[in-house]
Amino acid sequence: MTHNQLDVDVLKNAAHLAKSLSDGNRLRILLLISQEKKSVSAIVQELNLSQPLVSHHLKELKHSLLVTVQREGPFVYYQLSDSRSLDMVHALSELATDLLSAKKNF
Amino acid sequence: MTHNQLDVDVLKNAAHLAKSLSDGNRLRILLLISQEKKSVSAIVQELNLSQPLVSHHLKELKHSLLVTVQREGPFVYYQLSDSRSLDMVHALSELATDLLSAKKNF
DNA sequence: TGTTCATATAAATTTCCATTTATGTGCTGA
DNA sequence: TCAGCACATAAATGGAAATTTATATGAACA
Repeated sequence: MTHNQLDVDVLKNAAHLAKSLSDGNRLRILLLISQEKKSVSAIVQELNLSQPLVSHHLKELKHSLLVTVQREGPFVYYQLSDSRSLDMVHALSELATDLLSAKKNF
Repeated sequence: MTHNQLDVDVLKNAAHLAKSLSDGNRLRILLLISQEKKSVSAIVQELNLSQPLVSHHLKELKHSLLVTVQREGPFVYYQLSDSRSLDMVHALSELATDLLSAKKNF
């Protein structure tokens, strides 16, 4: 009972993490900042998204602890906090692609 | 340009898959049917959720191709379609737990 | 100090999603 | 055929989330 309740809590955390990964623009941001830190304006330019939208998604990614923030003068740099997040994005992409291609071959 | 667009599409599929994994009750269902197929009523009982709610989540999981369906008489059995989905749930749980515990140690 | 640039936040809108309640559909056995 | 069980679907509700538009904060520099 108690043990099962613990599982439920862990799964709730996992679900929350998955929710952070459930937006295409956020995944694009994660990939972009996976190799080197990027300023908000750099992300805005490279992904061609509005600045408030990027700030909004970065706030969400920060809240779910997927990114870290670092201010340098007028710029604010974001970078991936844990490399496993990148593996997760790749695993999601691979599984999604495989599931879809398997469907087409029925 | 075209190549980047392809990436965007793959990421959109990955995001959609993540969205299917972004609900605690759906994760509980996936774990429950990961070892053996289960009927809807069995899932309802074991997870203590309402029957329409379970049906709703199963429909979502089926739509994202995470589960397969099999009718046997009056019962409808659901099971995991790909064992990597289970790995994904575990990876999400582990990463979420680690990110949270790292936060507490600052 | 005031202007400019980088970023964050607020407000408003639209869409989506989880859950409940109520009802329908399909299979089985009397 | 009809009564009952298993499951699905519809409708309604409340709440969250993505995006846009507008505005505020905060740092650098003249």
